[in-house]
Amino acid sequence: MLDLRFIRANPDVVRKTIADKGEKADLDRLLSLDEEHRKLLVESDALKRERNVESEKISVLKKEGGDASREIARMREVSARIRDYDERLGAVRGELRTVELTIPNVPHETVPVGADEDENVVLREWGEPGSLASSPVPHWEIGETLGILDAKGARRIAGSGFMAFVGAGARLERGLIGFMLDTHTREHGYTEISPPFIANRAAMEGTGQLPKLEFDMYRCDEDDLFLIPTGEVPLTNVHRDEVIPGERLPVKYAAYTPCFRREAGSYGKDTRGLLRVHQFDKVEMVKLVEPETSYDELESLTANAETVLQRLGLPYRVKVLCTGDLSFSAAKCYDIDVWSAGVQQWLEVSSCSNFEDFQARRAGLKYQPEGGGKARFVHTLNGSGVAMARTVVAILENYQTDAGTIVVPEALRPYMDGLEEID
RNA sequence: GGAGAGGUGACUGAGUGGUUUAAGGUGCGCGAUUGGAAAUCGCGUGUACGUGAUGAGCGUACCGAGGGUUCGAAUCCCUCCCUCUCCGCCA
Repeated sequence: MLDLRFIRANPDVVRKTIADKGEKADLDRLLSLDEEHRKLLVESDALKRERNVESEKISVLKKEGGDASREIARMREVSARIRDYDERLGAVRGELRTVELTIPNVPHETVPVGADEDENVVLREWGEPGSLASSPVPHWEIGETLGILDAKGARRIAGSGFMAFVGAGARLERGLIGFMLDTHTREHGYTEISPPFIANRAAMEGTGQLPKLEFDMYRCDEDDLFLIPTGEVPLTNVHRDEVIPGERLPVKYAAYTPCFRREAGSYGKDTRGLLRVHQFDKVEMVKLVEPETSYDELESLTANAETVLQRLGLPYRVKVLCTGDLSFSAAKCYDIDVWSAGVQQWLEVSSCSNFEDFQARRAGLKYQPEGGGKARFVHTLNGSGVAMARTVVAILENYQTDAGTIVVPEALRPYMDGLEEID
């Protein structure tokens, strides 16, 4: 959510933002609602003031044993008008808020303007795309052959779009989680959290999943709770509606969580095997930082995710998203794609974003500056470090051998009892 | 699932219809005192919105959320949410 005063003072910036991001938001409607709201507010405040002043007079009159019936009759009328104003104010405020929630965050000045993902800019590449096998087969084939992926079993349990890992496959998944968490907590200074995997409506609104994505999430209607689509939700909401002492910043959390996504309407494209599933594991990083440092923190956050891929020896590239591909809430975002030799595709395994104070304003995330002064909104950042399913895809395809086995990346072996090869 | 208690400012804690413009305390800030500190004393210290010049000031709202009664609600009534305690069930 943007500051309404900012929008009022910079309508041109906001108009350009809406266009650049390809959002449909009616700025003119917002501005006129805002004006109407303020006009009503001034008038109703004046009436309320009158009521307060007169009420005190009535109080004094009564105490002195006087007759206040004339004043009371007059105030009855004033109160009726106030009620009328409050009703109109409520309606205008409701609509104002609805429109306000459709105004996207302003991109950082370094974000390239572009229409869609084709205009994202690749900043750097690491590693050599390739495989140990001369002609690697897709992961779903070798996974089934080796008996480490069981799509059929998962379908029996939950339906299509789910995956079960078996034996060394399950061990690989668990090893990756441990490896990533250890890297971020021991070397990158993050505090590990094991949060709830279910979140309430307020939390979902705090990070911006609601109202937009209500039907992309799995819901528990009975309790109005949602299965989290990303660890960002619990991690960012730990301190919701709280003022954090300045000396505790930066707050850096890392967590393993499963992620649940309905992916409604996405059938048919890139959905084979593990490419797009309704449930996948992820290690997520979240930072709450002072505004002045947030862009430096974005760079280090991205570097933290890259470290994981480098240690695993997986070739990747880092892109900066153009305005048209940038999400609603983000001011700047780097995507990290890993190369997978079997499906011959770049697969997104991490998205590292700076939301500036856009999320913080919604979620009520403030900090008390150390030197004193008013509490300020923190800047929030998050990034995957990294998503498991597609990382597994890349390992199964890039580390595949002509003998039909999978070599375990060295960094992972300590997490798999020293296992060197899956066969 | 059953029974009970409770939600007040950064924290604690009064307050059951009209000087509460939320007492008192703690914490915090400034000042006095001191060689310096502790203690003590004085003053100040919430958020949001509006108005105003992004200043001072002024105004309105906010005592879990929403609604109602009333000239007037933290205070009375209704609905909902949350927290805690005990019991039951349970990994």
